[in-house]
Amino acid sequence: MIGEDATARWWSIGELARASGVTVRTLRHYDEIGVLRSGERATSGHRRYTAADLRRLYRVRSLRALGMSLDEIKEVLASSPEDPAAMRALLRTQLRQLTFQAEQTQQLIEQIHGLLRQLDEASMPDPDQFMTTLEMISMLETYFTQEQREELARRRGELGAEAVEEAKTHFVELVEQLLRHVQDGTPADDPQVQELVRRWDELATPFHAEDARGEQTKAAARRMWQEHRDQLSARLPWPAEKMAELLAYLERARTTAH
Amino acid sequence: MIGEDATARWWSIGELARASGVTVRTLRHYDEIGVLRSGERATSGHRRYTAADLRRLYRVRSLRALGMSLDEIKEVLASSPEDPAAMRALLRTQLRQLTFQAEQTQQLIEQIHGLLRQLDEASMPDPDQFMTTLEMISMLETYFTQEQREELARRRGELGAEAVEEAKTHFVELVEQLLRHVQDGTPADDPQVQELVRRWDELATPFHAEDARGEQTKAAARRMWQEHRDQLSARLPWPAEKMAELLAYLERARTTAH
DNA sequence: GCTTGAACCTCTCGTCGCGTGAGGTCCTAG
DNA sequence: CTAGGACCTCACGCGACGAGAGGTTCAAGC
Repeated sequence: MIGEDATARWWSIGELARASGVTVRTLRHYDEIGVLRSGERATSGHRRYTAADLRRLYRVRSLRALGMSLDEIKEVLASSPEDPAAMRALLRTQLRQLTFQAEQTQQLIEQIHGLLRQLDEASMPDPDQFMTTLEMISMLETYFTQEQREELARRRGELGAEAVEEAKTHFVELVEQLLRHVQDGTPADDPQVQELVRRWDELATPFHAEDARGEQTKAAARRMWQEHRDQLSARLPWPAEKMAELLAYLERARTTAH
Repeated sequence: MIGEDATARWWSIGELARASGVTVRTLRHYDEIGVLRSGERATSGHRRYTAADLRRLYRVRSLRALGMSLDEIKEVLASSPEDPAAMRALLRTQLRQLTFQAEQTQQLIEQIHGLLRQLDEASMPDPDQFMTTLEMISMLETYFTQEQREELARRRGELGAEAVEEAKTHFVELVEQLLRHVQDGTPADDPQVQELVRRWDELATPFHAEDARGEQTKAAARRMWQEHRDQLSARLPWPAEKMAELLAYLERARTTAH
């Protein structure tokens, strides 16, 4: 027999689980963290759930199904019994997060489509080149955030094509000089190298607003990379490994600057 | 000084971290699980990373950025140096997952939009009614999977409107009789109740293909709920709490059937 | 050679929402 | 009275690290 009579004025944890489609473990977890406390216990220590608990459980599950955390749910269900303002705020927050997530996912989908195209193209006999593409993705992501990419794309438009072309030319010159120094083993704190680094960092300055938040050299490197993103994507004239070494060399040159 | 000379034939863990934009902790984690082993150690025990390690790290980060697990990455990078087939397979799998995820997210977004509309409508002075909607969402999700919802929507079209209307009428009658029993405290194993439950379970049978995979009563209950989904969404003539009790009562009636 | 502070090492616990036992108690039908 | 099913409380596990404790090593200045 169940409850006090056949109509059940209360539910045991197993009954509630079956009736609501969650597991017993889940209910115990909710009890533990306070999302759904079982009102009272039987003398034996067994949990007893009331009709009010059942309704609360349904609410919890609905909000979870909408992707909210148990902490958020606990809070909104704790706020003055049924506060529409708090609920609205939570829903809006969740909507923003989901929208953002949807955009991110969409970008990933497109990126993977691109990679699959590249893999399927007959013009790609060299698997190493595909790996190089993979490495480039990470390099670019390391040096720019999403917003930076977008803002820089705008600024680029404002400045006009000539300035960009000029910067590109300088960039290629710089990289080749620096690569020579790397190959020759020039110490990173060599004045000539330092000068090259300074020019590297300055090169893209007009392409970016001044944020003056320290870290300027790092930011400058990001800008530099950004400006030549297309070139990079279209495969660099230098192998990825060389560029990687160059990046490390640059990093070192900046930190050893007197 | 760093490495063996200024050009660095190898990187320390901190240098690699700065050059690649990951944390030191992450590199140690990759070492631990074997995604990126540091080739050798200095006599002091400090890790030494080579240019090959750096390239591998870029690949790992790129694949992670595409949402793959470290286990998957480990495997695809372990497969014969650069196997395009394995990579293609992984990319396709990932693409499927992301596509699925994007669909789910989109549905959630629409649901939240619906809820916000309901909250904003002036015709909703009663916050409790909103909570009832929340409870209904969970009830429906408990009893139907996505595919079930879709298949049943199709079958419903095939059978025609009259059959559906007749089922609805029966459904309402059944619910009211059962609610009376609940209120009167009739034991769940009472023959009359059992008969009502049998009719409940049978009512929607023609609306669904026979899957004959045991659990038929549960499946039948799902069907029943589905057929009246619209009514439910448009608010039931009975309070949610009553329906919840009724569900538990039904569950009990089925398990106590001789 | 000594000191100092930064960088490195290992080990361990915390995150989030539960799943999955282990080992013991309680309830109910026969 | 006994069996077995339902309940109880720990406590570890997952994935990809973050954070900190507590100890060793490195590189530079004296």
